[in-house]
Amino acid sequence: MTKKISIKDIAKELNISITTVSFVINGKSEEMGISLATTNRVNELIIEWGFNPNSAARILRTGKSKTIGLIIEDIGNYFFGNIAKIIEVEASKKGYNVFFSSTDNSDIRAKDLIQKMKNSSVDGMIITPTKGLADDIKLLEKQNVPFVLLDRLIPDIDANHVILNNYKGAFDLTNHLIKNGYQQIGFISIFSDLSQMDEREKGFVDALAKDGKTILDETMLKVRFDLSGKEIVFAIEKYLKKNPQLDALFFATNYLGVYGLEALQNANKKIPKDIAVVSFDDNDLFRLYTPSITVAAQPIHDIAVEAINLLLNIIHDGDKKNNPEGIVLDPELIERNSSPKKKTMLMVD
Amino acid sequence: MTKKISIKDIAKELNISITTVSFVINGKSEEMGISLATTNRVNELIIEWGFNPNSAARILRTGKSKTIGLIIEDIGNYFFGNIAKIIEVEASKKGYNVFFSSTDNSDIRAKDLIQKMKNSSVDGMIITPTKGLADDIKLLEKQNVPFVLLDRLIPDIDANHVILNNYKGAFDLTNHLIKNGYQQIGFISIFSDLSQMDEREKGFVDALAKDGKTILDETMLKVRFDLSGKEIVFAIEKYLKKNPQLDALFFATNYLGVYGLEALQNANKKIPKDIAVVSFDDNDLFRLYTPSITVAAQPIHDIAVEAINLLLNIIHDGDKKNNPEGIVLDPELIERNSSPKKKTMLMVD
DNA sequence: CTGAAAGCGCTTACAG
DNA sequence: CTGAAAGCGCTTACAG
Repeated sequence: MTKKISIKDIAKELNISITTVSFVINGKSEEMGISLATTNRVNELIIEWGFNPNSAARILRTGKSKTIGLIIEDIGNYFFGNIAKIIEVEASKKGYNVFFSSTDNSDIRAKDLIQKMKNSSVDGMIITPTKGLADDIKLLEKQNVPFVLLDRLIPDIDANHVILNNYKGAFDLTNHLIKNGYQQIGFISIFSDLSQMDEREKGFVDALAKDGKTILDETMLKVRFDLSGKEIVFAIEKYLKKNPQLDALFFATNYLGVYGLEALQNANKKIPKDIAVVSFDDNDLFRLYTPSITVAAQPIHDIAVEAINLLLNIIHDGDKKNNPEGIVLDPELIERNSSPKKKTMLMVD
Repeated sequence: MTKKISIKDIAKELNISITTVSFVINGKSEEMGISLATTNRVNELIIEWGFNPNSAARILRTGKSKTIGLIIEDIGNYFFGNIAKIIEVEASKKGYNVFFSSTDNSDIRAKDLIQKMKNSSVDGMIITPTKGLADDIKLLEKQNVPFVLLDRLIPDIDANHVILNNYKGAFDLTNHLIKNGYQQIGFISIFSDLSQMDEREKGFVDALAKDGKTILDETMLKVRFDLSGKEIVFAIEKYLKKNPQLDALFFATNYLGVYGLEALQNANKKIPKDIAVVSFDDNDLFRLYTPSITVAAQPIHDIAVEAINLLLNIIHDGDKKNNPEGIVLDPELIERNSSPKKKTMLMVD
């Protein structure tokens, strides 16, 4: 990069002090009583020279970067990609930049990213925490760094957060299946200690319990998080073979649902004739698949907007930090063709 | 944020100079002949205190940020989300952070982002240019800012770039349809001056021409970029009604294909019985749809890796800037069930 | 109405 | 083997 222009150059050219230039740049001319003539001359030269203040210097001096850090699980994933997008748009409306990074659910990467964000003097962070992040989150609180937890919680830590009512989503989805006459519902989830997966399982179990049903261990499949797509498909196929009695399937996440459809195709099971299907999270595939898939859709837009607004509030109002606020949003049950009222049996409605 | 630790604090605590501390931090102890004893004492205290150098100060001093800027069209989109993800991973392997931002194909936003990135002292940028970005790109060249253009070119500008061979992708896809006996192929694209859309159209037209075919204006649908999903679906439905003679459809982008499937469902056209379908870009829906959709898939991983490696080369080797390199990657034709050999007519193969 | 100067936290010649 | 000091480009009390 060729020699950059600094406010010193502007000041010299115009024969004024850098103080004056700085005031004009920061829109404080009036407040500081800089003459209109001077203000205009400075502004004109800035445009002519294409000057832009060096942000490293600004950050070093003020400690504020007008940047927020967004630490999510995976920027390549539909849910998080859209969250990131909306947060970016909302933040930029308020004059903030966003610094993204993906953890891939690795504690090490998450810790590293939090550290990097702190060093980069972000004004605050939105974080989807990984499991072992409790200490780092506590440190953030101790250090008075504004932050909000997104999508999931850390057990025993009371922090600002925006999450989905995962319990309700799973409960509603399960209840919908029961009401439509399904009796043998398989639950397919990932092996994880993430709070939201627990909640989904609880919602599922409670909805069954409400009708005096319990789930058998065999009909509960949990796949390891780190399996490849092919391995997941294979695991589900095996599970289907072992449980021919199932008349409905509950997929606890978006991508499990996608792999599940592949497994069902391979197993030559027709939806909903042979087996009904519901899934957490919506996507294009579920909407356009034949048959379309019943889902509990996350209000992505609201989640993102609530998170960025909450963070900005915390940044601007120090008090908020001491009095954490939890925002819990309800998913939307979208009934589609993969789980119609069961016709093959008598029903008491 | 409570008072931060600086190298001054470390130096004071250990009764040494900040120079020494700085050398240790930057791994120059040996080179600078700092005693092992001192080095160890510094390193221990750094860990004990959890010290991390302030990056704003570092950037201000060195002009290097170890950060690269990634300016893409839309982080929420499948293609770009995955590109971003891979670039992030590759960059972090080399010790670089990535600063993302989406342009939404707006010139104004793109210009603004380039400016912001420059102010943030990124060491280089990867950019998917919008249409009116020629001047800004030229300025980047003049200012010696390392950058590479991704996914599309700017007419008349010779710059480092990594793009897809859009021509070949469209040609192959069209040729595949012709070889399988389709005669009346509709082309559905967006109204755009983006170079890659031109290339796709050329590939399509040339593949037809090779067989002495030409495309009629009526069978070429271009939708406006800023239409909503519903409007696009509606436009395609109208087009289908107006062109009942079509026996195949070529969708020039991923999302047009997705909306196209919705339109075909609404129009009650069965694939491939009533009409065959091929699309540019792959995704989950195309892979799992019934029938699965034939596509020209972009080698997302390779595109991302080539782009970041090229940029890093340019950053480390100033010469590269003066001798722009263009990397053109071939898409992969994935033949699936939406475009089988046409059975209803005699064919000379 | 405007300016001189300190200082944010680093890195790096220069000196010994 | 180590230190004192300049300087990166800003912002902001302080002074007039």
